[in-house]
Amino acid sequence: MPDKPAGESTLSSVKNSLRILNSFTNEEPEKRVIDLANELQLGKSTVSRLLSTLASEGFVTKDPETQKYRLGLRILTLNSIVIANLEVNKEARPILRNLVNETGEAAHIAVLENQEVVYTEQIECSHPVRILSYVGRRNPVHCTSSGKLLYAFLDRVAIVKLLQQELKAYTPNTITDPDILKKELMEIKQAEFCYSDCEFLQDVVSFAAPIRDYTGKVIAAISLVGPKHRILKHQHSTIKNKVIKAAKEISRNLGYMA
Amino acid sequence: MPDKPAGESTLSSVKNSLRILNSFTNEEPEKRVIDLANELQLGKSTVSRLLSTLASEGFVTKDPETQKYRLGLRILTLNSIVIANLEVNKEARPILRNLVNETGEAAHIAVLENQEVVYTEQIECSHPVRILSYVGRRNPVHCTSSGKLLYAFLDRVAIVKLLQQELKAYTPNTITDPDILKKELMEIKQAEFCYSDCEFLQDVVSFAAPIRDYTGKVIAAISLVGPKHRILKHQHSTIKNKVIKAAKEISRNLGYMA
DNA sequence: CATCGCCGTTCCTCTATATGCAACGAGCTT
DNA sequence: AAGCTCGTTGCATATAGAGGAACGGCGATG
Repeated sequence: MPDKPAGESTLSSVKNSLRILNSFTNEEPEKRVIDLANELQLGKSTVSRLLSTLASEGFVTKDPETQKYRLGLRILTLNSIVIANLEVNKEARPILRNLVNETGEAAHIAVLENQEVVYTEQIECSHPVRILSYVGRRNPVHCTSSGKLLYAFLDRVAIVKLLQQELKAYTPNTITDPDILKKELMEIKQAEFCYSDCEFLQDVVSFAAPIRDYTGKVIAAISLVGPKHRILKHQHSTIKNKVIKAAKEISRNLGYMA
Repeated sequence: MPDKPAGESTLSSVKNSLRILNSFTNEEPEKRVIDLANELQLGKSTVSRLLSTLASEGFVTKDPETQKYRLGLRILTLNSIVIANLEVNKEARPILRNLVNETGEAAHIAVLENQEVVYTEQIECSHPVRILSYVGRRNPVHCTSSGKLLYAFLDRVAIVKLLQQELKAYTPNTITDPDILKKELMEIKQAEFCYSDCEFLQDVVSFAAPIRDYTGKVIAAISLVGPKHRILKHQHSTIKNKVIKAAKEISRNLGYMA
């Protein structure tokens, strides 16, 4: 199968097993061998063997009745290790909680991975009306406050790479013009703050500020999210200040002296 | 490397990559290439390549400074899928919460995987003194209330297999005699209830009852855990009843008609 | 400041191994 | 009951992964 010139040298069977794991989603948490074979363009037997290897280590489980495979409990165990060792989160949690109490809206910690934003911590708000999210969720970068903010602090190369990609429109407000986005990224870096006005989800606004480690490097973002109709214009500056304050506090706890 | 007769046919490179993932623990969340090579008896170069493949899919991350590898954020994403699709947990959470409120002690949902108990849900108690646990934790079966309970409902073959293993003593109270354990398992099945008296952790007692799906099959256990000095003898029967009641309620929500 | 030693990565060769095909078998459907 | 779909297993072949060696980067040490 000498198809892909392979961006990096990579072990194909391992890669394929990971692709299988990655292919499960909330929408399709269960799959059959043949589904995976089609989806990933692999032979039935190959997928079958990959799955049984994955199953032998608990990464997937086979439903004994439906024969379908789903992600296994091993993931829970690995997750607890990841969570326990995310330094930022430990420091952030109480401050995040406080921010949520003060503002009444949900807050997150987010980091970049590849070209996506991953939320590593979430404190929900108490309103019955909530924006659905969860730890581990991945969102695009060009239309979320945390995404834009984190990208703003990356080097020129990374930004150019982002701008070359297609900027998919999720709402009428999504910024799809590379030049406009570039300009905004520069402003964000300057302001150390980002506001997103329904650019990803309809009627949802968000605010983000950078979290720095002791070297001053931006390692994560704190973001606050809520429905637009609940967060009125005149509250914006208060919220902005609170978010920035929280971000600074977390940074300070991580050893950043500014 | 034709060492292991290989219980089941298995893809070695995939298996090794999973062994790498599994080797990370809370105690050792970061490892170097050479550590892994020694630990898993593989060549440096092999481990290096496995790791970079794992990294390319986000399953591990390399700390750019220390060169050490740790589990990656992809795990968080997979975890959210696992969690969202654990039927039992959805039904159990509110009931668990209620149980914790009534008793003041922590409660868990547990299932079996291989020869271990895995906790899939946890509600902590509000006491400052807590038994440390977390979702994803794996405990031995022969000395925990949920482990013994779940094993009690397995078939003869599985029980025999368990009894053949060495029953490691974690405390003076741990049951290490296969015959005694066998007898107790039968009693547990009869009583649909299990009590564990400091058999795994010193000064920690726990209570467990079975959760059944609509077919009547025992698919999980509910367990309540607390420090022995706080849970007095005269409270035992009340707690037992509450735990059993909670388990029945969850089972009912899963469609089990007793 | 230079040398040494450690560790991660890359290169190369060889063989073990993962793949695809085909056949088998189990479970549903009609 | 027969026919279908789908998952697993066996087998032969080509390939891709393992291991050894060498390189290169980094930090320690004298």
